[in-house]
Amino acid sequence: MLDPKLLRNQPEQIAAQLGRRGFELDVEQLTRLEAERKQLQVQTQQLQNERNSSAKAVGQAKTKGEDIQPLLQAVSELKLRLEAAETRLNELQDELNSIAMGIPNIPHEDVPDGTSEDDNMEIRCWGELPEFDFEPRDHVELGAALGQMDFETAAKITGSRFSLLSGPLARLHRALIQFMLDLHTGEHGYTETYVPYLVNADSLRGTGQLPKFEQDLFRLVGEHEYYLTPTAEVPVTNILRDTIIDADEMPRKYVAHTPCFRSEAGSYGKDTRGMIRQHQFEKVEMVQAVHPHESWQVLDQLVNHAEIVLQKLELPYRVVALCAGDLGFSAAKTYDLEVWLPGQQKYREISSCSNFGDFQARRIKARWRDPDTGKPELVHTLNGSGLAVGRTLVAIMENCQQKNGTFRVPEELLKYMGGVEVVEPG
RNA sequence: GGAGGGUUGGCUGAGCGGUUGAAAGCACCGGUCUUGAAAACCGGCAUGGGUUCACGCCCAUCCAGGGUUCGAAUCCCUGACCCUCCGCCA
Repeated sequence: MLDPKLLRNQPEQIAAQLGRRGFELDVEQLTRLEAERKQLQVQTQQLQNERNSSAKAVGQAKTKGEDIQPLLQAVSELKLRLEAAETRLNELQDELNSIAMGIPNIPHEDVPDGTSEDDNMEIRCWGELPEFDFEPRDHVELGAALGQMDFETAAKITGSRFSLLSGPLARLHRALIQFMLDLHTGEHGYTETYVPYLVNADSLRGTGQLPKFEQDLFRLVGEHEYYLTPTAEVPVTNILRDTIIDADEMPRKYVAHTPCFRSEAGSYGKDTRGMIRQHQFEKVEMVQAVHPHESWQVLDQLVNHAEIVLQKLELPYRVVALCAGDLGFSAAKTYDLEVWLPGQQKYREISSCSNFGDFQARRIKARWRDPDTGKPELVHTLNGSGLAVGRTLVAIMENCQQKNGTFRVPEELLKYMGGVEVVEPG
């Protein structure tokens, strides 16, 4: 959520900034509702004041043993007026609140202009693209030839956009998770966390998936209003909901491995082949809550932490800055890491690292106590994938493939693979 | 699934329907004392909103939402969550 004061005081400037990401803010409606709210709030508070003081007067008269009947008569009509004012004020505030909850974050001034992913800006590249003296295959072909990746059976068990791995390939998938968690906890200072995979609506509102993006989520039928988590960002960031962090416990750095579930409604024709876009995938996610003045610097660190995973796996990638039109709802700025996939001859997103500023913190009331002022102040939150596990597996298969259809296991993963150096048909 | 108990400020924890935003303690901040520190003593210390140049004043908030009442932390209803015991269960 944006700062309501800012929204009130300079709606035109905000509208202009939101326009960069293609969001149209109805300034006229906002200022009209806001003016009405203000007037009504003052009126309601006056009536409340009258009610409070007359109730006190009744109390005092009663203790003195005076007759309270005349006083009671005087307030009888006040009550009705107050009720009407309160009801209308509540409606108005609900309306304003739901508008505010639907407004995305303001893009940071550094964010490049643009309307779609085509306008994203390449920041840097790392690694050499592999050269093959044969026609490289994609992970679907490779996986099928190995007999360790099976989409038909997954479709039988569940449906489309699920996958079944077996043998060394399944182990490699697990190895990647271990490797990433060990790296981020051991070398980057994150605290490993295990979190619920089902989340409630409050948590989803807190990070910004609700109210606007319900269609992207799997919702459970039953007694509780629970959703399958679409990313560890949701449960992990909400650890801090309604909390005040002591200054000496800042920053908070969490890393979690979770499955992620996405309905992918609206992406029907997209990436139908292979493991790239699944309803269920694993991700290792880094989440930080930091001092407001540090978040831009921390974003660079976060990107670096994700990059190190790719570097250690020797996978070529590039870093792009998302343009304003491609930013997620809650993000002020986002860098994507895109890994090279020889099977597609393309860079594909494998990590997304964002600074949310105080946007999520305001929604979840995540604050820290500033030792200088002694006052609670909103933190800034950030998160980044470190990395998407399924896509990393795909990238390794495709980049490390050999002419005979096998592929080499990257050096860094050997200790997790129980002696398997080359994945070959079992 | 059955039966009870609970939810109050950063934390612990009082609270009779009436001037209680809320006792007390802890923590924290400032001061006195001290070579310094501790202890002791004194003072301060919730959040959000409205209004004001400012001092301040006003409103809301004691899990959430309804209700009763001139007046609700306190009474009633519904819900969420937590705890204890029994049953079931990885």
